[in-house]
Amino acid sequence: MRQDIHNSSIPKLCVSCEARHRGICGALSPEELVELARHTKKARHSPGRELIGESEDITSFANVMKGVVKLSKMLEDGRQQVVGLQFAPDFLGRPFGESSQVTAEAASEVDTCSFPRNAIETLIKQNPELELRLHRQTLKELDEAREWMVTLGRKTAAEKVASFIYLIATHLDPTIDTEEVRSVSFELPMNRADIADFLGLTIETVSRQLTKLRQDQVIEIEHNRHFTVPDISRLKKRCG
Amino acid sequence: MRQDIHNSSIPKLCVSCEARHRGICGALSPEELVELARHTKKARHSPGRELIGESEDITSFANVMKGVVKLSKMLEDGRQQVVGLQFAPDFLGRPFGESSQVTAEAASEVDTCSFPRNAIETLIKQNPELELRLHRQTLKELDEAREWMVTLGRKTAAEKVASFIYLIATHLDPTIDTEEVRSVSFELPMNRADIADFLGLTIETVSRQLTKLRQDQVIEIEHNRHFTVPDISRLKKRCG
DNA sequence: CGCGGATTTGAATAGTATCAATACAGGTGG
DNA sequence: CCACCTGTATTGATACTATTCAAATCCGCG
Repeated sequence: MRQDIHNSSIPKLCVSCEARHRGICGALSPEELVELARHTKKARHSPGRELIGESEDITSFANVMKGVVKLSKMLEDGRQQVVGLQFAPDFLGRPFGESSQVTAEAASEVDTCSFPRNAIETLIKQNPELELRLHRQTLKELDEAREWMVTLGRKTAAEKVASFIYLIATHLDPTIDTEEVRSVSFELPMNRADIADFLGLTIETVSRQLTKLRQDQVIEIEHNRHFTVPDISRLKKRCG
Repeated sequence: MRQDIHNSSIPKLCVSCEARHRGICGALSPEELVELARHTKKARHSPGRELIGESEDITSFANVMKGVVKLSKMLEDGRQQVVGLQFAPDFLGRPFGESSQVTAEAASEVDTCSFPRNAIETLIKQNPELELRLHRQTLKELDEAREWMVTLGRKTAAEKVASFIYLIATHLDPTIDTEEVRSVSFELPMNRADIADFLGLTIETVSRQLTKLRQDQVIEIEHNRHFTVPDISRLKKRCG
C-alpha cells in the first residue's frame, strides 16, 4: 500500500486505491475525496455481468478497481466487436450525459467503485483539474482505439493474436521492460470468444494461432487461461 | 452566410466560419475571437500535404474549414491504416502537449485556420467552456473510432465499402434524412488507395465492390470521383 | 465417474489478396 | 486536333488466409 503524508484524512475506502494516484481521483483534495466517498459504493461483479447497456442512460460512473471490463458494440445480426478494454484504475462512464453507444461488461471478475452522476458533476464544476483528468482519460482511450484499428485493419491473424497477448501482458504488468529479455506470467482475463470479438476473428482461428505460438515456444499455456511469455521481445517481433 | 446580431464585432476572418457555430470557436466571446484571430493564419493545402507528422511535436492547432483531412498510422513494414477523417469544422491537433502518434494529411484540397499552441492554451485557462468543447470533440472522435472498429473487425468487404460511402455522404451533407427516400450526389474527397487504407482492404477489392454496387444500381459513378446515391436507405441496408 | 461447456483440431469452402493485364482520364507536345 | 504519356482505376486469373461446419478433446464440477 502506498503511504501519503495525510493518509489519516483520506477515506478508508480510498487509502489503497490506485485511482487516487493514476486515476481520476488524483485530481481531488482530501476534502473532496471525503465528500465523494460519502456517495460511493464498492461492488464485485462476475464475468458477463453487464455494467452499462448500449445507448442506455448512464446514471452512475465508476472506477475499475480490479479486473478487466470489455466495451463492445453489436451489429443487428448479432456480430460483435469489442472496442475497448478497461483496466484498473480506468474510469468507466461518459461525461455530458450523452448515451454511451457501447455495452460495458465484466470480462473477468471485476471490482468497481461507483458514484452517482450528479456527485461527479458537482465536483467537476468546482474543480477544473477533474475535468482535465477526464479529458486525458478520453484521449488515452482514443489513442488505444486508433492503435487497435491498425491491428484490426492491417494485421494478419497471427499478428493479431500476438498483439493481443502483448497488450494484455503490458497492461497487467506496466513495469515490463521490453528491451531486456524478460519472462512474464499472467491469467488471461477473458475467454476465447471475447478474444475473437476483440480481434475480429473466429474462436477457431484464435485457437489455431495460439497453438502455433505455443509450438514456436513464444508462449506457454496452462489450463487454458494461465499464460507465460518467456521472452517478451520475441513476442513483440510477432506483432507486425 | 449566417448572420449574428453583432457580426460587426467579430473578426472578418470568422464571420462566415462554421467553427464559430459547430466548432470549438463557439466557446469564445467576440473579444476572445478577436484576440485569437490576431494569431491565426488561413492556409490552403493540396491533397497529400502532411499537416501533422507521426509522433511529431505539435506546435500549432487548426480548424478544418474545407475539405477532408485523413489521420493515419503506419506499421514498420509500410502497411497503413487510416484511423480517422476530419471534416469541417473539426478541430485538428492535440491538447496537453502529448505527441499525436498519428499523421494528419490533406485527403482532398483542404483549407485550415491555424493558431499557435500557446494562444489556444492561454484561452483554455481563462475559459473553461473551451476545454469542454475540446473534450467533446475528443469524445466524438472516440465514438467514430469505435464505430469504425466494428466495420474493420466484423464487416465484409461489401459492407465496408457501403459503410464508407454512407459515412462520406452523411458527413458531407448532414441534412440527409435516411427515413425518406432521397438522392444524394457528391465528390469523393479521396482516392481509391486512401479508401482501401481506411477500410483495411486492397484497392482492387474496393474497386470490385464499387463495381458491384454500381451494377446493383445502389450507386452511380462518373469520372471516378463523382458519386450519386439515388436512394440512401438502400445503401444503408448494405452496411450490415 | 460422467456431464456440459469451453477449447482444440480437422477438412472443405468462401472471401480477399496478389500479381498481371487492360482501360480510362487528364495533361503535354507535336 | 490528335498521338502520346502518366497516373489512377478496373478487370482477370490464381493463391492464400481465414471461415465454416463437424468432430474430438480437455477441463471443471456435481
